[in-house]
Amino acid sequence: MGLGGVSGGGIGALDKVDRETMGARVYRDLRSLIMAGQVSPGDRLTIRTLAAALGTSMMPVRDAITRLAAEQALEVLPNRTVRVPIMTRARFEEVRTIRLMLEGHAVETAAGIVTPEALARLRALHEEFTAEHNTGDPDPAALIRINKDFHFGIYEAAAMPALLQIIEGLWLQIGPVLNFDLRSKSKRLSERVALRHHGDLLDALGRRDGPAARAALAGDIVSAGDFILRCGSLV
Amino acid sequence: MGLGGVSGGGIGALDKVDRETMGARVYRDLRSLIMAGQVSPGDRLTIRTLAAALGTSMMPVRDAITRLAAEQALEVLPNRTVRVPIMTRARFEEVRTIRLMLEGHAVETAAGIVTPEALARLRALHEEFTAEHNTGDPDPAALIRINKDFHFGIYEAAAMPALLQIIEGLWLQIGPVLNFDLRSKSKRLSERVALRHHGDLLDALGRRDGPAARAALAGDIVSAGDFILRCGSLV
DNA sequence: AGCCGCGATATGTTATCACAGTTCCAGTCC
DNA sequence: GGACTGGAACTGTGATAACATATCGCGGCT
Repeated sequence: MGLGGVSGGGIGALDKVDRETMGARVYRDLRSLIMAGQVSPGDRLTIRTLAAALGTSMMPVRDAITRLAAEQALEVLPNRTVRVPIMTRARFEEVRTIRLMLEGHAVETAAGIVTPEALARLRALHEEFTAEHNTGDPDPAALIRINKDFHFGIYEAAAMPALLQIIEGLWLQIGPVLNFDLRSKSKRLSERVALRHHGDLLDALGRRDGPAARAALAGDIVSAGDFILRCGSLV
Repeated sequence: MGLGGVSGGGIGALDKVDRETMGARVYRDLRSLIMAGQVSPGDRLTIRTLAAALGTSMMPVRDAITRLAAEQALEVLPNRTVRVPIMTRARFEEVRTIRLMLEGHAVETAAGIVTPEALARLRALHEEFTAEHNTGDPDPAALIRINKDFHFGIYEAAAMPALLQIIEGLWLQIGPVLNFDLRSKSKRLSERVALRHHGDLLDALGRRDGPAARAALAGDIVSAGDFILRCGSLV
C-alpha cells in the first residue's frame, strides 16, 4: 500500500495517537459532571472509588482532583477528603458580583469587535435555545449546554483569554447549585426571562452597543441569581 | 509531670504534628519562588530535578506542579514539559485591565467596612515600606514582600474570599515579570510614585472614601504597569 | 446505660518502578 | 561538508505497593 493517495486512506487518515493523557480525560469527565450538576454539593469523592469507576489507577484521578481543587471546583477538607463544595448564600452572591464585573466587561468588549460570523453562530444558538424551550418538555441538560455555549460564545469574542479562563472558573464553582436548582424547580418562568435577556443581548451586540449588551447580560445574571436565591436551597 | 499547669508546658505547648503534606510544602516553596521572581519566564522545570533539589520523590513535585499549572502560574507545553509562562505585552495588559476591575472593587468595598485595627496594620506596613525605601540601598525582596502584604491587607478587609482568591491568582501570573523587572531596572522613580499612591490609598481608606481609594489604587497599578511596559522586556 | 479504648477498615500520601514519547548528539552516508 | 539516521539519555505518565492517618464499630469498663 502506498503512503498516500489510497482512497480514504493515506497518512492523514491515521488515527491520531491519543495525545490526551488519562489525567486530562478524567479531569474533563469530572469537570463536566460537576458543571452539569450531576454531583450535588456536599458529595464526597474518593480517589479509589473514582479510579475503579473509570477503570484507571489512582494516579490520573489524583491529578484531576488536584487540578479541580486548585480551581475551587472541589474542596479538600482538613481530613484530606474531597467533596463538592457547599455553596452558601454569601458565597453565591459574591460570585455573582464578580460575574457581573467580569462577564459584563467581556460582553462590552465583545460588542465592539464581534465578527459577523460569530454573531451568526450566536443567533443560531439562540434559535436552538428557543426551539428547545418551545418543546413541550424541554431537556434541562440541553438547555444548560446551549446556554453555556451561548454565553461563552460571546465571551470568546472579547478576545481576552485570561479573562475567559477566570470566567470559566466561576461557572465551574456555581455549576452544581445552578444546575441542581434549574433541574428540580419549576423553570418556565426563569427560562422565559432568560430568552428575553438573550434576545436583548443579541440585539445589542448586533448594534455594537456595548453598554446595552452589558445591561442585558446583567439582567440575565441577576434574574437567574434571584431565582436561585429564592429557591432557598442555599445554606 | 501533670498534664496541665506546668510552667510553659501543658498540652497546648505540644508540637503541632506537621499536618502539612510534602506536596503542600513543595507547592508553597515553588509558589514563593515564582512570586518573588526568582525564576525567570521561559525557565523549564523538570520533576526529577526539583524532586532531587527538594529531597523528596517525584510525587509531591507532581502535585505541586499540577496545582500551579491549574492556576496558570506554570505552563505545560504540548511536549508535556512545564515552564514559567512567558508574558506577552497583550497578556500583561489584559491582566492589568482585570486587576483594575477586581482590585478596584476590593478596595472600594474595603473602604466601607475596614476596621480601625486593620487600618493600623496597614499604616504600620506603609511606614515599614517608607523606611525600607529611605534606606540607602533598599532590599528588593523586602519591598516586594511589604508591597504584597500592604495590598492584600486591604483586599482581605473587603471580606470577599472568592475575589481574594482570584486576585492572588493574578498576582501569581504577573509575579515573575513584575519582580524580575523591578529587581533589575532603576527603581527609584517607580517606588517614589508607589509611595505616593499608597499614601493616597491609606488616606482614602481612613476617610472611608471608596471611589477615592479605587482611584488611588488605579494610579498605583497603572503607573507600575506603565513602568514595566516601558522597560520593553515583554515580548 | 453511657463513655472510653482498641482494633479493623477505608483513604490519602509518598515512594518506586515500568513504559512511551521526546530531545539531542554522534556517526554515517550521499 | 551537510543532511539524515541511529541510539542513548531524559522526562512525563501510569501503575502498584508500602505507609500514616482518619473513621467507624465493637467490646469492656465505670
